[in-house]
Amino acid sequence: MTATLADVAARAQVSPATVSRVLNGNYPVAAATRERVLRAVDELDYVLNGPASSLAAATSDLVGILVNDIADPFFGIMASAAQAAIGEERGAREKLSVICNTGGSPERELTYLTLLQRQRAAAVILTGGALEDPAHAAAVGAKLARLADAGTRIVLCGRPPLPGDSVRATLAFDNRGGGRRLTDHILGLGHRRIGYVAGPPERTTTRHRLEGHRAALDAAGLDLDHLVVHGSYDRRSGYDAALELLRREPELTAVVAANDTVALGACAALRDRGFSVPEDVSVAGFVDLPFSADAVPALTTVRLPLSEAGARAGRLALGLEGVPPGGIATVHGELMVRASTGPARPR
Amino acid sequence: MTATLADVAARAQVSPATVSRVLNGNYPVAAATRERVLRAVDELDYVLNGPASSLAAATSDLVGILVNDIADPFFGIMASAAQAAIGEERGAREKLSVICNTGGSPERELTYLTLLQRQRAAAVILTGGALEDPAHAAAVGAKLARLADAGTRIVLCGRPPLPGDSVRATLAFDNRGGGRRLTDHILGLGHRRIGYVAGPPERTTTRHRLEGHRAALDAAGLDLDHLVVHGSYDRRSGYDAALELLRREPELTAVVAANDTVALGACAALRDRGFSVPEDVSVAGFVDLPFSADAVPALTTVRLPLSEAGARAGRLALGLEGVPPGGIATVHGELMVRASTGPARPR
DNA sequence: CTGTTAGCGCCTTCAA
DNA sequence: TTGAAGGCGCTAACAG
Repeated sequence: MTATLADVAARAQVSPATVSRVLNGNYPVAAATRERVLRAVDELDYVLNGPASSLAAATSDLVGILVNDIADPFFGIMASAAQAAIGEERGAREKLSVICNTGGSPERELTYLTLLQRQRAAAVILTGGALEDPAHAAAVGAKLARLADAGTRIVLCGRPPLPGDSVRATLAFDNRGGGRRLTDHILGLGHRRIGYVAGPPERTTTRHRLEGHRAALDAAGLDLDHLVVHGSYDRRSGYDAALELLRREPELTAVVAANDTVALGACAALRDRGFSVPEDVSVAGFVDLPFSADAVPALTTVRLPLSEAGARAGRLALGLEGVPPGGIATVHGELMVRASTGPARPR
Repeated sequence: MTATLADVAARAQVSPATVSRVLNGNYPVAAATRERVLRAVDELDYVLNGPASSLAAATSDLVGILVNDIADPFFGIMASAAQAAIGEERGAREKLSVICNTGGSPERELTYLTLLQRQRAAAVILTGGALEDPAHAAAVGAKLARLADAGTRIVLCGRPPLPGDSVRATLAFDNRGGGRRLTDHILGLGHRRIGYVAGPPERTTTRHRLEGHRAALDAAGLDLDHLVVHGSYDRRSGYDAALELLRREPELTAVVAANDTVALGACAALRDRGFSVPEDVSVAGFVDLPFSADAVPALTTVRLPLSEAGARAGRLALGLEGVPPGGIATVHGELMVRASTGPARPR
């Protein structure tokens, strides 16, 4: 059978309490005793019983990272960076950071939060855009409040701030500002018939990026609402949306997409229709995933520092980094002008 | 304070045991009683204490999914599918499936296994290629044996079989066969000066795909070992490797890469050097990630059914699906011939 | 169908 | 610096 702490104690000829102290390193223990205990641990191949430990201590070393779609590198990169930052923390009780993939489903998001609450998680990091459904937002808010009550640290990464004080820290992407600058760039190239491929209507990222786009158009005195198409954040949706935009506006000269994946889908559709990018139609994305710079043509986009944000979220979750003033830090994107956008050339 | 099961029992005027039975649904409980209990649960906003429950039951509902690099969609897609399959299982105790990102580090792999062992995980899924270092392999083997002893189900997905009987089921990708067919295709197009961009030398996937490549060359009576370059599984490494191959063999007419990401990096390097794909140099990848079909030119590659394999691994981990004969199932890849490969044209 | 009774393995005062 | 003892919250026999 699996060795228990008592077994170790017996072998080391000390009390269970002493073994516990050695393992947790929270209390002074004589060097000789510690040696003996560690040897016994080794000999018995002892592994701490997590549940028992968590039960007694009333906390666990689990850190949950919630993502909407782990198959999307946007989340993969953030999660990877967060997990690396958490795994790096040597000393103390080592944290087990785990990624929970909600698949964008509100129910699964709540389920995971409950499961993490059940595990008495030490921290929870919520990444990416939130759902705007009020009922769901309220449910999540209530869940987070309860988690916070129980001592779980809550960090938001790439998600807009939440009212209330259950969230320890928020790293919010400046989606609105990025969207604004991107469309300003397109306008600066002389484009006036600009299509926009938005994400799912109910997500905050979608709305904010679109708001930035609209702000730029407003400033230019344009109203292009009829050239906004919504879809999911995947390649297929970008492909279909581009076709739809061409249907609505055959004279289209530019397509701005809600993210890079969607933008590349749009490029594919344009190519299939015989248009070349950027000669006939300019295309721009958002996020700057690793392959976007390698696409042909290289994609103009707004670079979000996903790794940096993820790592910082990880450190915030561990309390290794000071909370930004007001608990909220805005993370800005950088406009990356590349080959996929060029001067407007009316057809 | 957080409500406990006893609180619920008191409020529902039943014994704690009854509450437990209602919650776990393992024993018959009168409908009326159940109603009362559920109402009390709701009113008190009660959430089961996971550690306590796991301690008493001597098992937890954690399922760990180990991946080498979650920022790589290869792993994201498998993990996502596995997690979806696990999350789908309604009824019984719901499982909390979590993704653990080792970052390719042997130590972190062992750390995660220990942490999962500590949590008394219900199952562990190991995805992707394994390290071939004998010491590490032995350590992992020992860990897995101990996990299996403690009742944890072990499933391998996209990883070669392991000796011993601690592994419940293995889904092994036919990397060798796929590599063989891919290079056969290249040879069939008349190529003879073929470079190969391999992955990290110590990983099984690297070795197997390379063995397939060599087998094809052998059959054609070629020895091209001097045109094999190793690197990591990322875009950058593909870029650098392509340049190195051109240096070693300026007359190169084809590049076969260990995966799609690397292949696209190689394409970028070739483009930057003024070569066009496939007119001057053909390029092929492996895996068939979603963006590979959209690349320009579309990438010839070997399609691995990542989603299917991941989902199956998830079901195997839950015991929802029968173990294949011998515990091992070979998952074959499908050659996808697209625009990035064409007839050899000597320069 | 339901209540009673022991622990599960560890942490943490309290004493020594 | 170390030991003894109680309890964390739940589950699982065993009765009834």
